[in-house]
Amino acid sequence: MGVTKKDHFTEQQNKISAIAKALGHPARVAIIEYLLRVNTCICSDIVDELPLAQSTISQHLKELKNAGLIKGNIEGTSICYCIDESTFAVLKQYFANIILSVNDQKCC
Amino acid sequence: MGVTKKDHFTEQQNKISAIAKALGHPARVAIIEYLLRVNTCICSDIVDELPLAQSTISQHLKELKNAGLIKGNIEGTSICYCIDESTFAVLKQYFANIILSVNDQKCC
DNA sequence: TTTTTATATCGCAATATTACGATTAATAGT
DNA sequence: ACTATTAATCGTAATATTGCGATATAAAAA
Repeated sequence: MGVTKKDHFTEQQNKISAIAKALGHPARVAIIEYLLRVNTCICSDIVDELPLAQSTISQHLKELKNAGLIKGNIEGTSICYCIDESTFAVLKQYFANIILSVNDQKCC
Repeated sequence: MGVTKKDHFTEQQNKISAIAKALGHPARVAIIEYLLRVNTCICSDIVDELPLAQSTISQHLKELKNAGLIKGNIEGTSICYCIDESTFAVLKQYFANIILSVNDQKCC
């Protein structure tokens, strides 16, 4: 039915999957990597960087922002985007914990 | 158009986004967490654990397996699934690198 | 005030995802 | 051989995502 039964899962499961989903598209990963490379905050010369229309980039930015992966600050007529480190820290911690709790011996 | 322009992105960007996409659903995150909890390998008492039909769970397992997040071994009539640590290690490393390269000072 | 410039949003078409029941396939037990 | 049991696959309906062009909005520049 294409509709996810979110209410059956824990808040953390929904949160993690929402963040992961936002990274579940190569264009959005490319945007993140571009933001990392240019270091300082950017508006949308991302449009010049990626082979996608302005409206498409804008949508991707919206999803990244909703997931908390980037921040956006209005600066005159443009908007300055940058990485929101804290959300990436959540992910890093989550996967670090997974690796810690995996028991190699008890695998098939 | 709902079709992703994969050829415009790097192999790593496609790889990371594919793994993230597989984790972009709460049911699949729940499956991973269940596998972690029971430690030893499982077939599908996951069906008893989650409020989803057997065919739906099977699909989710397939996607997790395709992304390399879990491994499956045939054991008689059932299949034993377990976490594939190496792929989680890739993610952990990727996010650790992101955090290392973020420059807090140069943010908006 | 008019014109740029930068972004967001709307509406649409194509495709993908999610979920289920029904069916199939394959092994184990009787 | 027959019957469970386990899990994958098929068909399908409902919904979501992706992407674009066109339009809207809002601030800066002329």
